[in-house]
Amino acid sequence: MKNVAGVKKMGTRQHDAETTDLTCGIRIIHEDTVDRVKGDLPDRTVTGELAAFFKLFGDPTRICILWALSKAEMCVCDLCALLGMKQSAVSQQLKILRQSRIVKNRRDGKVIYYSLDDSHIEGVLKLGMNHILEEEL
Amino acid sequence: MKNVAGVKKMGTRQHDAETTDLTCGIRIIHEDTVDRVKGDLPDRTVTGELAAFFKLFGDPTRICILWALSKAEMCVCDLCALLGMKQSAVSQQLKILRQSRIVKNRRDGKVIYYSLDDSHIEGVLKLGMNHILEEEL
DNA sequence: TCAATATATTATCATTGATTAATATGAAAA
DNA sequence: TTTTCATATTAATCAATGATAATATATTGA
Repeated sequence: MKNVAGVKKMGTRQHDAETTDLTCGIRIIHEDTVDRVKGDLPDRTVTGELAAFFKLFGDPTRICILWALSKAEMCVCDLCALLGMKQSAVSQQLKILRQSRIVKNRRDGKVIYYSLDDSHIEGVLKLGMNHILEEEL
Repeated sequence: MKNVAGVKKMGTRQHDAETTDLTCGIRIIHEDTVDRVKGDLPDRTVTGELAAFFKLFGDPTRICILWALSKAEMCVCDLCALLGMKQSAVSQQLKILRQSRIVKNRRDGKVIYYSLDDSHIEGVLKLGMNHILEEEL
């Protein structure tokens, strides 16, 4: 005998609110908590954008690029030299960062200089660094 | 005629320091800048850990989980209901977060409750959210 | 105009990552 | 002790990602 949607179980159970969610077919133990948190949870679009934003920092190469640009404006080939990577690889990552509007560039003749284009980037890097350093303890 | 390593080009060029890096075989235009920034750049290990840390935030499901846990301690099936996802999917992500020590859990009978295990997590989420919101303008 | 050079782009390949279904574990209730 | 239930784990699948090589674009100088 299954406990179908909407049917509450009787008994000495300490958790009162208990239902089955049709979405994922699983028992909800704390319906009140779920409802409350669901109200606080940002829109799907927003959480997606948040994830996309952090994904930018989720690659060692991009971390190095962003860190470097937080220290100085640099051109592509200098970044290649700094990172010891192929030019196309660096350009790829710069493209991603550019499209996400967290770096910008300017042209001076043949050379294209990159720099940070967002005030939050350094803060994010530093916050992450704090985490890493405290983790070492 | 190629400009081999160590041979500097003469002329009216405004950039003085110019060499070729053996690592990636590319011309370095601003050697001084590269050297200076290289000194500031964290260790490979650290940048890798930083990227790994941010990668945790680089998935919408994990963002939602972390956001939810910043609002309340929750059990797995409640998270499933909240996110409308399969239990194994949620457990998978919880495992990742657990192994990275940014969430912790406690057992109460059959139910396992999860909560944040790092003081920085909320700060990171909020910083990211600020970025998203300002971007909307 | 032609050659050199800095950067961008494209196609490809190997790797990683997220979700699902199926199964296992472990605790409590019957 | 047997069943139920919450969660964990495993394996399979499919999509996304990052590096490379090759090629294209664009700017400068001869």
